[in-house]
Amino acid sequence: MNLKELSALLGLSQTTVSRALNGYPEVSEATRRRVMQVADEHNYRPNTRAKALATGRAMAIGHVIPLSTQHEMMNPIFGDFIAGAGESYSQAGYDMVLSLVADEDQSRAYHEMFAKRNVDGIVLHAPKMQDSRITMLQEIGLPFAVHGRATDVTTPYSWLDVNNTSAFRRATDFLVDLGHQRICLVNGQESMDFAFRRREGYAAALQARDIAPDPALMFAGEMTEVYGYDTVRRTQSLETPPTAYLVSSIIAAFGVRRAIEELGLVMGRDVSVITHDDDLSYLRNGAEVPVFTATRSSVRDAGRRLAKLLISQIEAPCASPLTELLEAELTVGRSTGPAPHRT
Amino acid sequence: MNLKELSALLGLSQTTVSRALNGYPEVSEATRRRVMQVADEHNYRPNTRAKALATGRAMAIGHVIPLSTQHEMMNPIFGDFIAGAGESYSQAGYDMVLSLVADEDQSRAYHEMFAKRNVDGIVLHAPKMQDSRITMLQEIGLPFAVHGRATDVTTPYSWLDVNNTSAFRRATDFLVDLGHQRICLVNGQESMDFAFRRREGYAAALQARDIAPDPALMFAGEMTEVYGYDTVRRTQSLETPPTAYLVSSIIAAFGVRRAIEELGLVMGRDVSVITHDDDLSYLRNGAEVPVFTATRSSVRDAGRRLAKLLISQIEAPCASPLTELLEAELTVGRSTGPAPHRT
DNA sequence: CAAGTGATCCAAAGCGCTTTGATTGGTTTC
DNA sequence: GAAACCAATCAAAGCGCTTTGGATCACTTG
Repeated sequence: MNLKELSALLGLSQTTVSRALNGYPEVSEATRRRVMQVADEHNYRPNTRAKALATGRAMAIGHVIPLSTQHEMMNPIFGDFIAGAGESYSQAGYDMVLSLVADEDQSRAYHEMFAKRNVDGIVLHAPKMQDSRITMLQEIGLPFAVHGRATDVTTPYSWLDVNNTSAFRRATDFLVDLGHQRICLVNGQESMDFAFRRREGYAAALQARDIAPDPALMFAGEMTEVYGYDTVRRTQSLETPPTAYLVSSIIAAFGVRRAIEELGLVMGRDVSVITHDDDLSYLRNGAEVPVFTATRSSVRDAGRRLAKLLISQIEAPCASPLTELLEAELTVGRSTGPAPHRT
Repeated sequence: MNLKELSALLGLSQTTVSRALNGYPEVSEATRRRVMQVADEHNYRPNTRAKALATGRAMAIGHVIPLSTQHEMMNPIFGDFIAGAGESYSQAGYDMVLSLVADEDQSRAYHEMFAKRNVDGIVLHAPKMQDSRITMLQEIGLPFAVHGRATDVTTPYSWLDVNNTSAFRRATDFLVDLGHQRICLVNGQESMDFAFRRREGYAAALQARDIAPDPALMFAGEMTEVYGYDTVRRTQSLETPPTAYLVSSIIAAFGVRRAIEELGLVMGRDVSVITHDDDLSYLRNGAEVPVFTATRSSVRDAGRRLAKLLISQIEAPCASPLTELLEAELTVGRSTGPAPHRT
């Protein structure tokens, strides 16, 4: 069923039917109702491709996902983000098109998305501190919004980010207040902007308390379970092992817990742990009482919000870039307690 | 840059340029080369929407993902599948469009995808034993392929599946050969077809050895870490606890391991564990030597293959449905050993 | 009563591409 | 040398929609 057939069926012109369906005022209420009803009965939907061609709007938003590095796509965090964004998209009538490309093809992928004109905008994932993709997209002139920020990029652009610095600063403060002096940072890869900011927060808190940061207690790596596990095993065999861990992801935190338990220590008594918690629907931080004390910020919610932000930017293209900074909340669970007295 | 401008630039008609770019034979090699070069220089890409409208092919494949139940999207397994499919898509020049919808809107989502004609085919995820979506898609007439099968659907359709029955039968056999008599099945939700088949395989193996299946040792649920953990805690407090666990997902297996270690038992000596391993890039089963003995089958590879299968079906629509049954391999890790002697 | 005014509706152009059905000029064939 | 053929190119129609710029008709209005 297409417009032509539908309008023939109704004995009206395509113009009128199109207008009736799109809510233009030049159509009498009576015919509009009639059109609506018949369209509904025949399950008519305008052909997206034709509509897109005529209007110049694709009603779709692209996500380019690099395949090789970081297992980006498989990362449950990413999955939750996409789920959130998807909610906003379907609400607003947009489709989501995913393009999985090899790392080295990323730049080409953006150019192609623009040239092919099958999306109205793009979401940029996992920005690095200086991220060439941002200036590239600005040059191309395709609307985009970044999940996170790039510290070294000075030109304005739209983004949504968690206040990583303040979150990790507060978490560190919290641990120091409990008497911890040797706090181990189990961070994500610090070429990633978010990880850099987290270290900044951690370092700032220590410095404010006159605690010299110990390079032997600062780790950066891909946030897997094994990474968390290994880091604890390694650091607990130091001469003066840390009494607390500040972890960048709940996935690594699970590994941290496993190592702690395996060493016969009790989390929250012998060793304290704070983790950042993206509030993943698949990896909950306990049921009622959270297992981990955590800086929590739902990445799914971030997806929802960033999608809306991008859409509103697409629909009002003249506006200046939109930004949104979310604060993580510090929720206290059972993984933290006063620093044990060394005897 | 569009076709019109490009052909004006070249001093050729749109027809010739189009043909040159699409590899038709009616164009001299000399002009083809010239066209190709100039197109490349100006980074020309045909407008997808216009091309789709003209050819009737959207060059895109849809995935409808129910939002609420099962945390489908966030499930790392799903992520890996999508990543694999994405590889095949970009190779073949297809886009992937994801539509996240509330459960109850799923049927409408399929109808809409068809009516809007913005995809050439659909991948169906997580089929249940009798799955109304399959007959629905057949009625609609949109090409589709199923990741898995639906036991109760008798009409032919395209699918790709792992031989779940034989995998779990072999795993059970393996455990029985090691002397295990009380084997606990930690299965996925058995409304899901794959879980049903796995139980069939488990039951068949027991029956062949004259071991009566004990309902107290058969569990079905959503495959989370906590689910694995709880199941072990519960079953180990039985009068005669199981000596082996057969687990449906590596995520649950991590919980199984945690509970076993917490109980002071040693995996592979006191208790044996076999898990199904989807070979997730984000949750590896150990580095060199696998942690778990496992029935392994890469879900990412399944994604790759199913995508190709669907594409070839789209491009040769007259052909009868295509199917592919993958065998899981049984890889021996450190989580299995002879059943301990009860004293 | 001629002209102006809305309220409805419509014909046709246009979005950027593919594809059908010519139209060239040059070469072969008898 | 006319007929036939071939290779290379082109003009124009069409894909299904939106949108511009009328048309039509009933009703006011001075």
